[in-house]
Amino acid sequence: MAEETKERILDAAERLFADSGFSATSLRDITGEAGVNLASVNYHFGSKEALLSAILDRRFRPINDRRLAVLDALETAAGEGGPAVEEIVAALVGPPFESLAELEHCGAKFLKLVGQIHSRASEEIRVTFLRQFDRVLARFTAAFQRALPDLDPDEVATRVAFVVGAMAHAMTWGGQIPFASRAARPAGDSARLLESLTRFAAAGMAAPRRDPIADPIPAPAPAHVPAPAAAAGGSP
Amino acid sequence: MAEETKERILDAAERLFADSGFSATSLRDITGEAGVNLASVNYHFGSKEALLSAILDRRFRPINDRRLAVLDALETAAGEGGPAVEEIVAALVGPPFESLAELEHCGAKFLKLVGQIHSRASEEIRVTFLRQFDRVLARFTAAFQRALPDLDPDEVATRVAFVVGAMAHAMTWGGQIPFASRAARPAGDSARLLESLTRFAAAGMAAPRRDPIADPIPAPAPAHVPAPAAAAGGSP
DNA sequence: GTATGCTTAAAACGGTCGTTTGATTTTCGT
DNA sequence: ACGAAAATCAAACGACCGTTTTAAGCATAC
Repeated sequence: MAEETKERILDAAERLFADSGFSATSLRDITGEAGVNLASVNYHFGSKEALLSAILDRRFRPINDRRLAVLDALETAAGEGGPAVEEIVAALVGPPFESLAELEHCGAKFLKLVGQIHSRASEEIRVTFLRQFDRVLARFTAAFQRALPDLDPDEVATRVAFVVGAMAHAMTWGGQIPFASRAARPAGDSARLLESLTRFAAAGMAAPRRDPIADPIPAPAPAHVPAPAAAAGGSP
Repeated sequence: MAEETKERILDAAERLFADSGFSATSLRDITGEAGVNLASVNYHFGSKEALLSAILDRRFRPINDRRLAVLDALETAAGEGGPAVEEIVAALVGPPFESLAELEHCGAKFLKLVGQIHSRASEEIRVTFLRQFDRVLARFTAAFQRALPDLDPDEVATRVAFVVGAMAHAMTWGGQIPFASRAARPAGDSARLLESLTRFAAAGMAAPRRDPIADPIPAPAPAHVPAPAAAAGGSP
């Protein structure tokens, strides 16, 4: 009965954290949904934060292992020049989608949770769970750098961050912006979304670099418009 | 004294929500930081959720107004074919960065908050604050569709979602993945980041479309590798 | 059978939460 | 200068939080 209780807690917490957020989900919500006693969480995991770490660990480790394995295979197969940009992109963004397809509905909620962790993150959690992603990203950044020798390292790192952002957004919302009015995404399964993302990210990574002579500093506003007001704002 | 208190609350709440998240920030944190009485929040805004709505409204409205104004100007200036892809991208991702530069440190925290709202969002909040972004995105999707007539509408909408994701991620983290070990981003101001994002997003939007004949369904795994385990996983 | 270690159960702990109350002060048109 | 309206204040409300404690089940080893 020991392992079953732990997994029931993990599954319920994963779903509830994804739907309502970490802080907004109480241990009583979790244990109620899982059908276990309230004290079980602190008994098996130690604390609420440790439970979140366990959730992230369970899902991330195989994903990142597979990413690195695929990249290793690509580099072994490719010759001197290393793999192509699109291949590297596929190795980075593919594994999460493959795993999503395998787990079907079970792991789908986890993607939303990850999207959340991406933005907010109590320092402690972030350090704990990003440590293993660190080495993944370092390897992939190096691979991109070799495939795109014209780009300076800062630009490569920045573009990799864009890819990660697009991927996180795609996995959180299924590739569709959550309109207020619209319902679920109209068409396209997981495989279709993955291919669109790969194509988009590969083209973005391979975009021509800025010419530092002819194009010294970008003009901030493309067209001169009255500019109704001044304020800082975010994405939607 | 009335307006000053309201703005002190808005500023403090914006900063704290961005740093710690909505649920994890208490009204006592906010009023303490703002130097106002605890009851002021409920007096001026009605509730904690209404306070969040007020924060989002204050920042988003001018941004979205400017986006639409710039796009209108572009379409008026361009001839029959409409503006180029990169121009549309600049109109979409530029205004938030411009406003960020104007407000300097004041509005910077807001970007983090937006990144959070992007992923988690208590249904009610999302509906309230995404409604005005709806019309912005519809206009931009149409503009992209005209500039990229070869792509079918679903693909355009999906790519726009990628751009939004990359933009949200860039504004949240300043274009740098939050490594566990590394500190702030090494180089590049806001203008540099905006140009990188514009270039990346324009190339991604303009990526060649999938050939439905020669490339019917993408092969999920680019290289055959043992596949260590199966699990669903997110972005980092 | 009893002792032992692991797991679950029920209840309570101190604290903090968002919100409300009612009195008090400040502001401002007249 | 005065009275109504707006704003601020300290204090308290009930509810819920994460965590701890204490006791009860329940296998297995002696």
